[in-house]
Amino acid sequence: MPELPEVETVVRDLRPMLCGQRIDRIQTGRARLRRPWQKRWEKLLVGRRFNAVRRRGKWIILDLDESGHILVHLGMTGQLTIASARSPRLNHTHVLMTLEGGDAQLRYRDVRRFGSVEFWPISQAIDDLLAEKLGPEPWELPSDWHQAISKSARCLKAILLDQRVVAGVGNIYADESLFEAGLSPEQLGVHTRPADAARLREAIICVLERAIAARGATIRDYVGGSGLQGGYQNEFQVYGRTGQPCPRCTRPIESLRLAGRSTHYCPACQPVRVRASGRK
DNA sequence: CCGACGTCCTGCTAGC
DNA sequence: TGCTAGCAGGACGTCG
Repeated sequence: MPELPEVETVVRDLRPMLCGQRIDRIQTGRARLRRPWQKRWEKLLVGRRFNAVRRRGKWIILDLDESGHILVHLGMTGQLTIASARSPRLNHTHVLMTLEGGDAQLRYRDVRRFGSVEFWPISQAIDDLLAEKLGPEPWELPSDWHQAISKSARCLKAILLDQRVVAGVGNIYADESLFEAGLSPEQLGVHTRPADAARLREAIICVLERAIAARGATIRDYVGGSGLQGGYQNEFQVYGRTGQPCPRCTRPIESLRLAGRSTHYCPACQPVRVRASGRK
């Protein structure tokens, strides 16, 4: 559920609170995260300082002084927050790092445990690792982005969910972007016209920027780095609006299952458009 | 090589 | 009113 706008909000919230801070103590729960926390990491991390907080796709990178990083993925229900050490520890809190002075803690909470917190000791390697599994950020999509789409036999919905094609888009923003572009989620990549691909690229950027401005969307669990909920769920055009009127044409929003995910769209505003050279 | 699909996990809710 | 089946989905492994 946390996608690029939510992760970006967490990063922006944490950056001023975390940079320069030292890790004084680490406590962990027993529950196993997607990538299990290693006990031996703790003595390597205590005493280190945070140098920078950044994002790549849906991944949060906490750069440490000297070398190494803490890599965080929020999965579906992950929360990475700075909280007072005196505030109650909520259930499903798996990692707590007490910061210099003992007043504040960096906390990782994750009900469904689809996410992870891991230590990556070698500098630089983290960027190579992420470059291996992630495509460009939406703003860096290449001018030949139509090439990437048109060589795929998959539908646009599945293509947008593929992190190697574009990093950071998930189920919500895939649906919202396709609506913004007026393209059917069922449209096959191979049939997509260059002009439609270009419009989709603009739509993704536009939707993500609006969502970041609203501090992301809170469906259930998502909160920013200071514990605040997002506001973009109030601006959804199609996601989760099955049966409700399309904001553009008032016809009911429909839903179906694509690429194993619930997909929301307006059949009238998002027709399948086929390239002139080939018939449906 | 590519794409489809199953798996992990818990909490909420629709339906009986 | 109480129970349970089904659903939510990001990343990754497996299979055809």
